[in-house]
Amino acid sequence: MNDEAEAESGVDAGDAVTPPATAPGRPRDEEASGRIRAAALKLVREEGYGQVSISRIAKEAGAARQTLYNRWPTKAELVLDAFFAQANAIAARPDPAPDVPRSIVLRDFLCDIFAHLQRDGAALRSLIAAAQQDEDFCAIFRTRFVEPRGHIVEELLRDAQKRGELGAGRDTAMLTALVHGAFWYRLLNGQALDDRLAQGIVAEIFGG
Amino acid sequence: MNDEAEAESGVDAGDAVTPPATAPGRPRDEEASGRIRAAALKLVREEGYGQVSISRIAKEAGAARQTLYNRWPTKAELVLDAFFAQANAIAARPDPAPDVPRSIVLRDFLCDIFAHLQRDGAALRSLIAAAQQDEDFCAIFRTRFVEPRGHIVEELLRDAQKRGELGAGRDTAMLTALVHGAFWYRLLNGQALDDRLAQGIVAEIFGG
Amino acid sequence: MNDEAEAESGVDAGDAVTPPATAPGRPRDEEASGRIRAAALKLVREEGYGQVSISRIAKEAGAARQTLYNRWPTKAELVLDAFFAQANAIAARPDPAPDVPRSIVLRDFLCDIFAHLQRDGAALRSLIAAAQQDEDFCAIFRTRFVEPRGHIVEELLRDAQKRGELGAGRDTAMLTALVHGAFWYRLLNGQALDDRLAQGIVAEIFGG
Amino acid sequence: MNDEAEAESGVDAGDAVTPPATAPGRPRDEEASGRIRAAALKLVREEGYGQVSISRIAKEAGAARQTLYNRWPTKAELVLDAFFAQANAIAARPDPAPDVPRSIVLRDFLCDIFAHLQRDGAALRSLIAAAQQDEDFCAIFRTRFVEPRGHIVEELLRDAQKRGELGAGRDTAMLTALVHGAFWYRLLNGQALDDRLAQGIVAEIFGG
DNA sequence: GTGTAAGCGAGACGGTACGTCGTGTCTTGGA
DNA sequence: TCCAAGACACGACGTACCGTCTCGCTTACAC
Repeated sequence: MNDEAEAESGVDAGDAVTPPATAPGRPRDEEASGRIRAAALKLVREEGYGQVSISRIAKEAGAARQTLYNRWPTKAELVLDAFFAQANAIAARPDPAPDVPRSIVLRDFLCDIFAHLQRDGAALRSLIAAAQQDEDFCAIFRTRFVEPRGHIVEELLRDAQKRGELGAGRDTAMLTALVHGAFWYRLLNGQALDDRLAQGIVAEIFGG
Repeated sequence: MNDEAEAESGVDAGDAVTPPATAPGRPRDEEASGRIRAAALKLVREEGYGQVSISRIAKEAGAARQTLYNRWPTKAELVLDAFFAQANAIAARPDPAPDVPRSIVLRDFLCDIFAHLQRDGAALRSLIAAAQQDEDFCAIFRTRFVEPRGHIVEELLRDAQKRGELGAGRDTAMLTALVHGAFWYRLLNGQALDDRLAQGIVAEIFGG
Repeated sequence: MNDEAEAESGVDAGDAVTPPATAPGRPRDEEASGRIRAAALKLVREEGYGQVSISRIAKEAGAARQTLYNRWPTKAELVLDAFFAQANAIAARPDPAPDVPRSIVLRDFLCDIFAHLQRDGAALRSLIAAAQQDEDFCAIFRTRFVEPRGHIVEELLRDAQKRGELGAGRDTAMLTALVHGAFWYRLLNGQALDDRLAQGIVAEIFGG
Repeated sequence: MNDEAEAESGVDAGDAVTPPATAPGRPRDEEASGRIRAAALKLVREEGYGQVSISRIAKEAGAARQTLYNRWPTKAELVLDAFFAQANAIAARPDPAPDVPRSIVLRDFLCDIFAHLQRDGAALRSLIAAAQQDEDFCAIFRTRFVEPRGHIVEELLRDAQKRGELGAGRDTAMLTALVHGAFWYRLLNGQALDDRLAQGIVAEIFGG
């Protein structure tokens, strides 16, 4: 998606034996990437995706406009990257304790997400929007955001089925769409994402 | 939302005594409004909201750019107006036969929407996207599209509760979010909207 | 130049015997012409020709824009007409007393013009400008304004030659251009038109 | 008057110690400035100031519209700049030979101007017209065109006085207005500007 | 050291769209 | 037939972004 990200995920990462294959020329100022991401996130949070231009992000970050273009092909990808850089912590959750009912685990998962979205709801909305307008972006967004989160929920529901907490006949893919759908629907329509909602969704899914 | 619409609804609204209050000056060319709406719809369908400019709509409709500004304050309002002028037919559904289970009515409602979205799915996606990037657009979109459809489903679910087809304890607002959410989630993620999905949603809601 | 003006100069004017050949339909509101002329003059005086639009004159006069177009083909012609309607008094001067030196007559003539231009300088400037941009307007302006005033001065200078107050060899046409030229030059460059200037011009012409 | 001109003159001005202070960022394409000026000049000559729009100049020059706005704040400034860039050659005349009577020098100066106006008379007319309709334009026009030429003539007349070729009591400022006035008056009234006129003006001023 | 190669800040460039304004023409209802 | 009102087609205006480019300067490694 962006050069830097590719480099990070590249084979060289972490392998101290292979020489870093240092590129010639002046290396990138990685600090600048951070400043830019932070600026992007800040402006999107404060004013919304549509009100923010690349120029303004560059100015806010004290970077040249071209620097942004060098690193991210699109405002959308920049914001996406900025968003993930601090949001990925959510996905990396520890395995739940075995004695906790899966409904509670799901509820906590949703509460956690909703708590983060108090702050980053606007950014996520803008990312969903951007995904509708660019095929490539959509693919990345789905791969890196939608599907991982979908899998977490679906896995959780399957686990619940195994444990007998959820009827075996239930279509977990469908349930996943219902869970995430309810959350997206309310997010995209500017409605509150609170613990009551999390509780309600879980109740509908599990309570039946 | 636009002057013309208000005028129209103003004349018809209740008070038959008030004379038609024909505005002074040359009347608007209503045919042009139709042409403009059609052009807007066509272009949004073909290329998406973001790719369409007011100039292009005007040119496509054979009207002056200013004429569009005279009638709609924003591209957003124009496109939504155009979109709803032909989409509201869906909402205006006859009351269902009393002997049909509400689950079937809901299923048919969803199937109907899905069928329409075979054609307008891309346009709706771009509208939802636009709503995330523009506060005003979002408000209009919600008032004229999201909420009416939400009310239809919620009413239907309440009706089902009255008829005993749905547990009285269920939170109809929550269920509405689940129903529409699942549909939005799949639409926005490029997944199929077919009768099987409609059936599945209904089964989860009603069947448990 | 304008319909009304043509009508005025037509054969019927003043001839009470010929029936007025009343046109069918509603007669023109001649009062409106006055209001419009006054509004045009007022706005041009206050804000300058360029800052005034036809719409504003119409609004100021409480008339419809079309009414202005009906009567004058151009903003320039309207202002020209408004200007002449109150400026032609200058040209209609009594024959000077025979015992007054022609240099004094010329000086008084210039002082008189300059005095009027304290108020209408801006309008005249705009008329001269308009004449540069429209061939037809230029012709009218020359016929109705430039040449009459030129003839007055030239006649005056010839008279002075006859009376021996001015050398017989002097080129009166050239002198006329010098006199009016000096005055135009200062007007068009925003310099003062005062009695000192009038005195100076006369001194140069007559004093040698 | 325009940024570029100021920068140019700034560098050369006196202080050779100051480094050239190369501006950061991509330098302006000076060739483009030339193309734009040439296009402006061409269009104004062919169609007059009022008929030319910034868009057309940009298109004719093969430049973006914004580029013009970047360099000149106004169509007026652009056109005047273009006009003067080639007209100032006239003003930059060598000092006349000491043995030539100043009347001859003035005559030649006028003949020279008149010769140039064979080509640019229409353009100058439209510029004078524009100056009457726009305060700012007028100021620039006066500073960069009217006054320099006025000074040339006035200096010449003062010189003539020193040399005893012109009466010491004559008001040179007034004479300057007469000279230029006659020339403007005939230009603006579509009359010929030929050598005979130049001769006549000089004769009136000097010959008396 | 001294190339050489790239990143960086700055900002100009060709474009495109925006929303506003003015023009001259037209089309209503009412006088 | 005119008038007041205002819609209409047209086109210029000045602004804002976009994505690309071109400067001079600054870093690094490699010779």
